Amino acid sequence: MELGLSLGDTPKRFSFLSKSQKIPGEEDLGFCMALGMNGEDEIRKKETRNDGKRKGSSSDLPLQLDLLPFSPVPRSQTSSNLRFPWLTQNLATETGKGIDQRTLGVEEAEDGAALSSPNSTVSSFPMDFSIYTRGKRDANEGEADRGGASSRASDDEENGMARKKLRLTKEQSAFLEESFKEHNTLNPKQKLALAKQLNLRPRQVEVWFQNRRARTKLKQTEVDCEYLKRCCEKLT
DNA sequence: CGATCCCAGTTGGTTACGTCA
DNA sequence: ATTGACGTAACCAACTGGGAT
Repeated sequence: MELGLSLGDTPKRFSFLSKSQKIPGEEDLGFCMALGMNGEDEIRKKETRNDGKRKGSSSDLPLQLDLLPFSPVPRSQTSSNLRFPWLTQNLATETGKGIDQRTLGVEEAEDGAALSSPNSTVSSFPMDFSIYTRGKRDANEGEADRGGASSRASDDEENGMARKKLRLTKEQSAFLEESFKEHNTLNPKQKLALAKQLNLRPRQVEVWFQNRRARTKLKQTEVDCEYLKRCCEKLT
């Protein structure tokens, strides 16, 4: 079914929308439509995934984005226990083993032992993330805390190195996620504080928030699309 | 008018999984 | 039945370009 929605020109555009982030109990039809792909293909892929070792992995947990059909809701109302629901979840998934390490979003926050209490805030987070700094690239970034858009230029290019792929740790991702739920944009001060606390460059924090907002928006689009689809089905 | 921020779109590295010899 | 190479899909950090402030 065609809805005539302009949701993207290429499948690549939606390539980072995780099927594992689907709404529980919902089908992926909206996603398939958005991709302009054969629904059967997507379902087959999903079944393949579910049959594999990834089954039961943290990546299969639903991403909680507080999405509602057609109504972007301001995140102003945040009580401590509503803000960090995943922190109180007692997820039995074993860290690392059998888990697709690629997915490091909110759903990876099951390693609750590494997190402070649900009431924890940015300023009170006790972890020392310096131990998580990885890679040759990071080793060269003692001056990493230069802030603002001046850090936009590739550090690697400045160092004459090829771009090195880094992956944030579960703890870093969970902490960023926690911060995102409080405020999905950052002022320079918050950015610097977060970067310092997580032992990341401000640019990394900035990029993470940008990508996270993009994922949220895409997820909302998916929900909207599904809602439209159901409306069309009712009309027909 | 330059600096900064954000967004949309893209790139490239990494990982899990299926297939096949 | 097992194993290792290979291809593919998914994920995501990081980048680019452009518009807005």
